Amino acid sequence: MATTTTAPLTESAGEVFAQLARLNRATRPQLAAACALSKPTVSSAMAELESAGLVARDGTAHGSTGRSAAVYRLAADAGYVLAVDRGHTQVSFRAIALDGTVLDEGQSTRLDRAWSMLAAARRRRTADGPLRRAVVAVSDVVLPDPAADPETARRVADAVESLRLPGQVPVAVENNVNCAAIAELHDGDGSGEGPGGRDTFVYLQVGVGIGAGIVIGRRLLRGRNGAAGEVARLAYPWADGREPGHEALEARIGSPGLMLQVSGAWRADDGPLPADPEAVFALAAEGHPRAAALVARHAAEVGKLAVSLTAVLDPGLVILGGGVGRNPLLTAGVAETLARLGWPTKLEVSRLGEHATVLGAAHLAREHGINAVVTGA
Amino acid sequence: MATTTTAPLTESAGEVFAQLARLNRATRPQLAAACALSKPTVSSAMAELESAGLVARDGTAHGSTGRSAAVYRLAADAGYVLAVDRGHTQVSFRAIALDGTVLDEGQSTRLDRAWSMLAAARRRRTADGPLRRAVVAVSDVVLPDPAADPETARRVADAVESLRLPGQVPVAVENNVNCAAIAELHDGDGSGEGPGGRDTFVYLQVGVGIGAGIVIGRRLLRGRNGAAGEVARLAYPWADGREPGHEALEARIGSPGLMLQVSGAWRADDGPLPADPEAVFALAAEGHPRAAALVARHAAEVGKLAVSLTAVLDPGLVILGGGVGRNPLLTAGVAETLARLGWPTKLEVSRLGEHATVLGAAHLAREHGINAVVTGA
DNA sequence: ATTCGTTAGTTTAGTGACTAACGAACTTGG
DNA sequence: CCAAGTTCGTTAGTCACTAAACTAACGAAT
Repeated sequence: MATTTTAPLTESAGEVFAQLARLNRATRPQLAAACALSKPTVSSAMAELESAGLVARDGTAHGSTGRSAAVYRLAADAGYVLAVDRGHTQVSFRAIALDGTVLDEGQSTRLDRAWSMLAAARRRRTADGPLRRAVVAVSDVVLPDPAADPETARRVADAVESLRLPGQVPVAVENNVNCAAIAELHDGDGSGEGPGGRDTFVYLQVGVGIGAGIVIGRRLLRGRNGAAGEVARLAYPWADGREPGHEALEARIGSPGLMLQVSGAWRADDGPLPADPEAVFALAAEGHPRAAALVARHAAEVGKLAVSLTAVLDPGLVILGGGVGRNPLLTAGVAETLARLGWPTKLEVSRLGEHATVLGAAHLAREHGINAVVTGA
Repeated sequence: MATTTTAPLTESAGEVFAQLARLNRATRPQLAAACALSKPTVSSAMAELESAGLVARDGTAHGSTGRSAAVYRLAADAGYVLAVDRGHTQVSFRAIALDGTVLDEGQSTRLDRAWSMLAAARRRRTADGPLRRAVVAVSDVVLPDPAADPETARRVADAVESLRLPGQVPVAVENNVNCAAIAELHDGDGSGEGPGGRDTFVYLQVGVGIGAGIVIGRRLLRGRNGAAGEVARLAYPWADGREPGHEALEARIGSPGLMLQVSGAWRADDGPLPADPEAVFALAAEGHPRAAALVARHAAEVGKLAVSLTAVLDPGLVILGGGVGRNPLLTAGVAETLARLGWPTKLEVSRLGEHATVLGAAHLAREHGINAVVTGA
């Protein structure tokens, strides 16, 4: 049986547990290799973990030759974590076990309905052990140390309140773009690749707002005020005789800014004014000249944003996300501007879609949860 | 006697050696605390290091009470390293022991003279043990892996060639702004302060060219192409209907750009046209209205650059350096723009002056040298 | 069916580092 | 000058981990 609070594990046992959680299913030799531990150490770690009820046998692995190895996985009741993406238009959530198995998920555009779905999901989790941690993704800037700032502290308290979690389950609040970047790090296209493959990159989200998640050496950069990647504050416009506005770049590149450009440039013989970015992109795809020109111009603007990011960070990889940013019609134009003005940089489009944020939040929650088990908290 | 190549030290001995090099002089209890090792472990490490001829007794420390402790320092012949700042207008160099003691330094605007001074300095270093490493600071972008790029490889080969170093002394090439940032990290104003004091910051150099050195968590960010902080490529000008130029920002903010603005705005009754930025700043300090206005405008431009950096990185601290950037008349204007448009960020002015680059290169060389001893390479 | 090569997991002996405890050396106060 | 208190450095014992050797189990070839 997995307990809520246990004596802390020995260091090697904790490492083995964390690796087993990441690998989902693994044999002892695999764990030994993954943790850089010897066979005897893994052996004693497994004994410790099994007696603590944290791991369990899960069949046998037969290789092409040699003795067959025992396969282990986390115990079914080792606990689970909760991730919530509290977006502007909808709330989605995900409950996963510490090994990443999806236990429940849901989403709703109605806030109260989302909360009751969440409560129902929590009630269903009786055989999965204790709820270890929860992470809530929000669209605001989150300070690294919530206690230092009353504003953030209030937001955390709100989140805990609305989740109606029992007792002392720790809740962390994280920026939604940062969460999406974490998701790209772990679940993205080439996340399984070798060194340098996806260790360092910028996830650039272009939707209603704009924002970037910066990952350097597999670590998320948060910044002193939690505002790293808040590119809305890049100096814009920036030219002789112009004064930059406060978050003027977001007003230009976010989807309201795009629609402002569209309505300003639209002429009578262009047909009915498109209502949203999707409509503009649809027209451009059909070959509508005005729409195509507007899309190309917008792509160049997004490209300049990517150029500015590479000028500062030179990450080698930029991943485009968000409702507008993910549109394939934008990609070529962004890539062209980036190649012309920036440093050699790969450009990719996120394939995680709208789920990226909740996926990343789930990843963070899982790492917190694993850490809680390992440290015995 | 310190040998050029030795068997690698044990991990704890290596740690103790590195700490002793950093502390210059230290007692065993100090080393135990600094390395988070126990007294017996430090004891055996010292025995190992003393028998290897890497450290030596250096007197006794008498406290206010209790037994007096033996003081140790690095052996005089533990080796030394070389740092060279190969600037556009002058070359300066510095030879330091692994504990940071300055053994020799010099500079010259004449290239051949600098090289002969360097050779003479090398000949003087007979009692200081082997030359362990050399670092050359250059103004170009340096790729992380020089071997991958023929251009950088050639530059490294050039540097080695011109230094006329014996045999197999490894030479590293590093960007000069990055070196200056490293110097700010270690030798700057508040480098001794507590956590967060100076762990993460941006060193912004404004001189003939512009560039930034980015330090995150006491580590220098180099970037995929070695171009992190090469802010010359920020999108500029950036406004509707304007096309950004290639490194146009450097042409605007670098000292030639400033002088272009000055000569463009200067009127007949403003007196003789100032010849260089120093002259402009001198006039502004005397209350010359045109010069003061031009300085204020330039400060605002530098401020926008700082704003863009904080919008991406939110480092919490920006340090101004370079011939133009260090000028005190600029500071208030930069701070005002930063406060108005950016995230809460401390602004400081570098106090290391023109020495910053060679200081930082020396620091890098020293760390390479210490590492070489520890790993036995 | 037996043997061989390979892989799993355990036993054993040894290393490196820690804690605890102790003697040595030093300062200060009577 | 001696006792008390404090700090240094060593000795002794313990703990966690490793490497190497060994036993166990399995597939394939003879």
